[in-house]
Formats: sequence, C-alpha cells, structure tokens
Amino acid sequence: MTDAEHRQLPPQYAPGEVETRRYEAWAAAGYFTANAASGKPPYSIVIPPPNVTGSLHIGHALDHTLIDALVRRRRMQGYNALWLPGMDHAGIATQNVVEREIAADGLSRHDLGREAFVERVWRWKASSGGAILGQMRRLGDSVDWTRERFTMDEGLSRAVQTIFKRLYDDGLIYRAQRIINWCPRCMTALSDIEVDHAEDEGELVSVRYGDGDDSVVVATTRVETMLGDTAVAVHPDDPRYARLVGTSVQLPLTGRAIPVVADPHVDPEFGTGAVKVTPAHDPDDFEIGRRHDLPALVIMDERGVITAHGPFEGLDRFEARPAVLAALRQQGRVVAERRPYLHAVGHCDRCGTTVEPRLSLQWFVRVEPLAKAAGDAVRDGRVRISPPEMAARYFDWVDDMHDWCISRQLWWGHRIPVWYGPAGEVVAVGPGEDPPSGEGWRQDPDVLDTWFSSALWPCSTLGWPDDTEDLAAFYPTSVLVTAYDILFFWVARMMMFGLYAMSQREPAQAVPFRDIALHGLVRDQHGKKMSKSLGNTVDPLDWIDRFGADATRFTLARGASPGSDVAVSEEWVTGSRNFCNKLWNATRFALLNGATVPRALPDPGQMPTAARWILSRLSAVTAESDQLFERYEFGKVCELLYHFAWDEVCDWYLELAKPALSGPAEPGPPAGEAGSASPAGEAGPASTQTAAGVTREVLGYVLDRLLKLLHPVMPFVTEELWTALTGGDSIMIAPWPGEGAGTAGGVAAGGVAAGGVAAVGGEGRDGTAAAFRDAAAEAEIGSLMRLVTEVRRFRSDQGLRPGQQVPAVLAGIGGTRLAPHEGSIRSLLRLTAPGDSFTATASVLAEGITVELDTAAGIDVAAERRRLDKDLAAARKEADQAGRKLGNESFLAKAPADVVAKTRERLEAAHADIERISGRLAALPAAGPGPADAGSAEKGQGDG
RNA sequence: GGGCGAUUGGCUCAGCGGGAGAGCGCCUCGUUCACACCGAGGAGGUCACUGGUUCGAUCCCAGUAUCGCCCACCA
Repeated sequence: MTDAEHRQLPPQYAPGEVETRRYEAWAAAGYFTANAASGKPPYSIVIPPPNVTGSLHIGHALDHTLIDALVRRRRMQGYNALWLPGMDHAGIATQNVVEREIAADGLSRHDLGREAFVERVWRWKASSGGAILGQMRRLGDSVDWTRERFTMDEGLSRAVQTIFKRLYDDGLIYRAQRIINWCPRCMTALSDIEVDHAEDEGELVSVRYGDGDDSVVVATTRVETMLGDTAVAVHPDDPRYARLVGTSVQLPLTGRAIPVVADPHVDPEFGTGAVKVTPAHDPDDFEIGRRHDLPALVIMDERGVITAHGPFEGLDRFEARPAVLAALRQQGRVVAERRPYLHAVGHCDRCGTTVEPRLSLQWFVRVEPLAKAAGDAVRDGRVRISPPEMAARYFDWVDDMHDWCISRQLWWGHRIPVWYGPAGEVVAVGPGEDPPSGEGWRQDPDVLDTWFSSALWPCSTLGWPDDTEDLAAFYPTSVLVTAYDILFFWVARMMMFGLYAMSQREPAQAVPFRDIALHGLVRDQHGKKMSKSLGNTVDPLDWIDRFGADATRFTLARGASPGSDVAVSEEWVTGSRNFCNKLWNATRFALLNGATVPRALPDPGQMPTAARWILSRLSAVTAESDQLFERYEFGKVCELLYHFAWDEVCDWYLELAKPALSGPAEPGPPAGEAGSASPAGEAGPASTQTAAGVTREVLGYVLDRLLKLLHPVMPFVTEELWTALTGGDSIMIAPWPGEGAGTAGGVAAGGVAAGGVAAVGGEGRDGTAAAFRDAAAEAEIGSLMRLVTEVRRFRSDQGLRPGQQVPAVLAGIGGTRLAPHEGSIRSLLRLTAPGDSFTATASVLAEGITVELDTAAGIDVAAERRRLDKDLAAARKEADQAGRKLGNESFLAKAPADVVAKTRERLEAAHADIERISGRLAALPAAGPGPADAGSAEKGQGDG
C-alpha cells in the first residue's frame, strides 16, 4: 500500500483477502519464530498435538484461539514467545484409517505384512495426513513452523526409547500376565482410560451348579463364560454355604468338577451370595483365582470367538451367550432370569466395540511413584490448575490409579524397544534400532500406547533427551491449554513423564508446565453436545469463509471461561462479524478525520474533558483486561473490550469528538469547551495544540491502544487497521499497551520464570504506558451521558424523530460542570438555538439542568404523564427501600460505613427524583378531563 | 454405586452478602456526512422449591426437585 492508500478504507471489512495476505506476510517476516538465544524472557506453549488423521474442528478452533491469544499477547509484551506445533501419530486411529483404505482393495494388513503396511501408513501420512496444519493457518495460529514435530519423528522416537529404558531399569516398567481390556475388533489391548463405560441392557441369570443338597445357585450376566469357570466362590462367613466350602460341584454342560472356595471379596448380599469364578475372563475372578491358586481357562480367542471344545466352539461371544443359555435351560439349570438388567459395560473408545477382559502378557508402567509425584507437583503449587475446582478431579485420578498397560497389538506406533533371547527372556532393552549381536534375537512385536509418546510431548519436542538450547530456554513450558476432557488421558501423564524425565532438575524446574488452563467443550446454541448425528456441528472453516477468522475466534473466546463449556451459534458469530465491522468503521472514521497516533500524549491541560474521560477509561480497561488475561478469563476480556469499544469509544467518544474534529486544524482560539483549557503553548513541538489537533491525537492514541488490546483475539482485522492507522510494520511486534507493559507486575502474575523478569520490553517507544486516571472527567462525562439519555428518552416518547432539529434552551446550565459541554449536548440531541418565536412547550429536568424544548406540535400530555407516573413510582419505591434501611437501627449499627453512606446517597437521589418528577407533573398542561395528577401518581405506586 | 457442578428475562450465559446484568431475539422511531454488519428509545425476571444463618440472602448453610458431567473390577 502506498501512503495515500493506507488511509483509505472501504466502508465494509472483507476478511477473506486480508487474512491470507497477512498470514503469509507474518510467516515470511519470521514473526512466529522464537529464538532460544535471545535474551528475552521465555514464554512457551506446546500445542496439544492433533491426530495426524484429524481436521480442524470447532474444539481445536477454541483451543487454538485461546493459545494464540496468550502467545500473541506475550510476544507483544516483549517475551521470547514460542508456540510449538506438531501432530500425534494416533496409533489405533491412523491404523484404522489405512486399514479401511486397503480394505477397499480387499486387503488386510496381514496381506501386506508389517513392513509394507507401516510403509503404507507413512505414505498415507505424507499425502493425506496433517490436513489440519494448513487449516491452522486459516485460523491465524502464530505457531513456530520451524519447530514442527511429529510423535514418530526421529528425535521423539529416541525420546520414547530412552524413557522406556530408564523406567525399565528403575523397575517402573514390567511385563506381566494380567487381565487387560481387549478390543476384539481392533485386536489390541487398551488402557483403562481408553475404555468408556456405558449402561447396557443385559440379563442376570441364576444357574444351578451341581445337584441335590450339594448344589449352589450362582448369578451372572455372562453365562457363556461358565465354560471357563474353575470355581464357585462364597463369603467365608456365609452360614448358608459353610458346609460346601472345600467340596466341589459339577459344572453343567461340561461336567467338570470345580471347587467351592471361600473368598472375602464375595458380597453375601448380592444375588444368591455365591459367584462363579472365571479367572481368564474377569478381572475380579482373576484375583480370586490367584488367591486360591485356580487354573485360568481361556475359552475365547482374540476375536472373541469361543475356542472351548464342544458344541459352542466357533461361536462369537454374543452368539454363544443365547446358545449356552438355551442349553442350560434345556437341562433345567436356569433358576431365574432377570431381564432387562442394566449394568455398566466397557466399550472401546475408538470403535465402540464391547471390550472383553482378556488374560494376556502385556507391558505395564508401575504408576504409583510417578502418579504420586504428579499429584505432589499440584499439591505443593509448582503447577496450578485453572479453574482450581478441577484439581479435585485430577487428584482423584492420580491418587488412585491402576498400573498402565502400554503395549498395543498394532503395527503403527513406537515398537517396544525390547529384544528377547532364544528362550524368550528379556535380554536387551532399547534405545537403538539394532538388535544385540548374535543369533536368535527377536524384538517385541507390539507397539506402545499412543499416549506413551504424548506424555513426553513437552520435553521431547524441545529436544529431550538431548540437552538442547530449546530445552534449556523453554522448559518448563508456561502453560498447557486444553479441554478438561483430556485431563486424565494426557495432562496427568505429561506430569508423570515430565517430572520423571527431567528429574535431574530442581523440582520447580522439572514440571512440564507451570499452569494448566482448562477450557470446556464447544456446544450448540442450546448447550447440546455437537455431534454429526444431531446435525448441529459447526465447521470452523465454514465460519472462517463466511464471517472471517477474527469473528470465529472472537465468538469462541467470548464464550470461554475457565473450565466451562462454550455455546456458540450462527447468531453469535454474526454479532462478532458485526463487531469487526464496527472496529473497521471506527478506524475508518478516524482516518477520514485525520487521526494520528502521537509519540506522546498531548498535555492533559490542553485536552477537552471528553478526551481525558476516554483516556481514563482506556487506562482502566487496559489494567482490567491485563488482570483478566492473567487469570485465563478470556470471555471476560472479550466482553470488556467489546463494550468499551462499542459503547464508550464508538457510541460516545466518537460522537463527542465530532464537533472538535470539524474545527480548525491550524492553531488558533480553541473551539467549544476547550476554551476553558490552558492556552496553546509551545510545550509540545510535535503537537498542533488546536482542539482539532488534540482530538486527532487522542483519537489515534485510543484506537492504537484498543487495537493492540484486541489483537491477541482478533489478529487480522486489528493488523489491517493498525497498519492503516499508524503506517507501522505490524501490530504483532508492536509493544503491548499494558501500564508499564511487561514489567515485573505483569510477569509475576503470569507466573513465568521464578525470580521474575523485570521491565520486559520497557515502556515501548512511545513511553506513554503510565496510568492515566481522571475521576473528575469520568464524573463529568457521566453526568453528560445521563442528561443526554434522559432528554433522548423524552424525545422518543414524544414521537420526535431522532434527526429532527428542535429549538431549545438549556436553562440553568451556566455555572454547572456541564456548562462547557453545551455544544456537545446540543449536537448530540439535535437541539438548535432558540429563534425569535421561541416558546418552550415542554421541559426535561436532568442533572440540575432544565432543557426547554420548542416542539412543533406541543407535547403529548397523556404519554408524558404516564411516563412520569411510572418514574415517580420507581423513585418512591427506591426512596422507601433506602429509607426503611436507614430507619433500622441494627442496620446503622452493623452495616459497614460505606454501605450506609451509599444508602444515604440513594435516598437523597430518590428524594431529588421525586421532587423533580412531581414538579414536572405539576407543570404539565391540563389536558383531557379529570383532576387526576396526584391520583394517577398514587395509582402508579400502588400498582407497583 | 461414589464424586462434582448447574438451576438468573424468550434463548445462551455473566454476576455471587447490601440498588437484578449482557449478547441475541422482541416492540417503537430513524435515508444526522464511520458503520443499516447502523443509530436512538423501550418492554421483559417474586434470580428452581422449602427451611435456616444474618440488620440484610439471587449470593452463605441444610434439605427437596430437575438437569448435566466425571469416576467406578460387585457377579
């Protein structure tokens, strides 16, 4: 853009072209790239790595918006800000995608063989994986593309093997025969958290084992597993079965004799008090079996097909259930059936298949010491969770966690770095791809749980296990931003592995992040979960196309408060789009009127009150938005800035500035209220010191700051407007307008490096970051706003068109604090000077000033009386309330002084209102029949 | 079965011991030279219910109802 062009804006913001142009320019300029060697204090966030199979959905859009806002703000504050991008290989999910692909050619992964299949997955990744990375550009994510990582790239694989070996050597990884969760469709083991429990309808069947006096009735929801029963268990103190303990009963259908054992785990109150024991197919039974040295009889293969010899062999587990039941029924073994019987059943969180408890040899992480350390880091405050309530969930989990099954019977993932000798013994454990020298070595065929590598993400992406510059500069990361639904899967595990991997550091430096900022899930306008089947999903790319990235981001951020869900709808994003346009036009207006951004503010003595008012408000808003940002209150930041920009800057300040802007630009006698300000001096060499000049600078200053405050959430439109306004290179690298931007206060609150970082970025080049507070100006403009609103209400009630000019006298304004604002008031209210024939036909009393209006048609007495009656009733109610309080001795004795004082003020104000309104009622011309002024007022109160 | 949270205007939500708020929607008016993706004005709520604490409760406590979420190896 040329200098002339950059001050011309079209009347509407068109995001499309701006966004791609700006993003590419930022990336090309290297603004996203962090430099570990820079002397600036670090601020780092690692992306929650999206699945390589994924595409950008609305949940990512929320997460990324919040992260990007944090990073952009810190960058402007002078931090060495890093947002590190990357992806997760997503073991099961990715393998499933490619398996489906080859299934189209009628092939299974076994047809290809392991090596070819894995090769095929890599090819898939290269061509169709990672679509999300391109989509992140559309959102405006300021990620450092030079540091992009993938959980299966060389460095991360080495990190995985390294920590595996360390854990193994420390006795924290072991291999054992256990009952694990097995998905018969994915044909792999799952960890506890990869299983979703859902209430399923089953049936509870009571079956008689044995005959005659020595028989016992057991209840089960899974009759088919009886084929693998190796005992019946009863409670040791249960008198009903005491005589049977130690004997055996005959198992129906198979005829096997199985022992009756006594085990305290059995609940004598449930069912018959006797339970069948199937050690190979139920985790509880497995434990009972261990205690009593029972054999574990496996009756199903890895697909869930019955392998027990007999008539049921070859049946799927769900076919076997009715078949076994029918056979039992035929033998008269079924004593009772209860159906439907609701109970919780586990499902694979990847494919929904009912999980089968399966006895198998797997690798486990002994989590207890790791989980304890992870809990302690939060307990002792090294890591803070936002919102704090979520910490309870975190503790529940880390304090009572089962060992973590980490082996998966898949091909896509980090192969377990263990080699077995010819006899099957573990003889070597990674790292390194090569087997030990000699013959007969065989690597474990399984891969590691995807979450095993994700758990290392904060340190592995920064270079661990190597002692890299990035690791030194950016670990611990500053904050982890993610949805609460992933607290257990990922966050807690990063805590465990991060602390373990970095344990050579002092405890405060070993944590993977200092803050955990949890946000909620995105829901539809009715608070319902988004799902494809409900058809209520929102595609963020569609919104970006139609409303712009900034509108999409603002909508999501506006709804985000710590830990709670975000409801969005097209109405919200429309509103956000409108807000972008509002900013656009406010800046456009400023440019059309010659606004400039000053190096320093003009002398406050030269400023109109309105300027001091808006600067005072800007200062308050800036401080408040900084505080909210530090607390991850994104919704409140957005709300605050939205209302400041729209209600205060646009609706009032721009309107108040209009008369001054149309004044002379050359130095001369200041116009309007500025006449009361100190005369133009030579103090500011760059300043024109006319009312118009001062206003142009203040307007430019306010917009400069406002755009910067909004930039973290709305990067594109603010960039476009700011460069047009200032001619600067980029708002991205402009200094943050915080009061003493980036100084120790802000840093301490942000919890960045311990020890604090003082004076980051300094005051910036304009050196005007100090607070500008002016309570008198705020009070004065507040008074003006109330007066104008009151008169507008009158005009509206009287059916006067908003634009209609009305001759008026502002009686009694002389000597009041509003006297200097008469010009503004007249312009805002469309009041003209009274002509020769002026006769007041109506008046409004507000702020101690009587506005006498000459309305052409006179006033509508009835409408006015109705309104006044209503006002009077409200004022009386107010006076009554406050008066009653002040008449209460206990209140006077016990309430704090400021509350009492405030109540007094309320009472006085209410009395003044009553007097004013009564006066106006009395002054109303008697129109219509009836001597009813007082009566109608009374009625109004009575009704209220 | 445990735990947590919610219940505020038509909708989605802020507020959380001393005067009930916002956005959208709704009604009225408006071609004022930034913006109709706009401006001005307005209507609309006994803050789920019942008790308690308090000078004072939407806000604190207890209970009830309804809804939601998380965790869970009782067949």
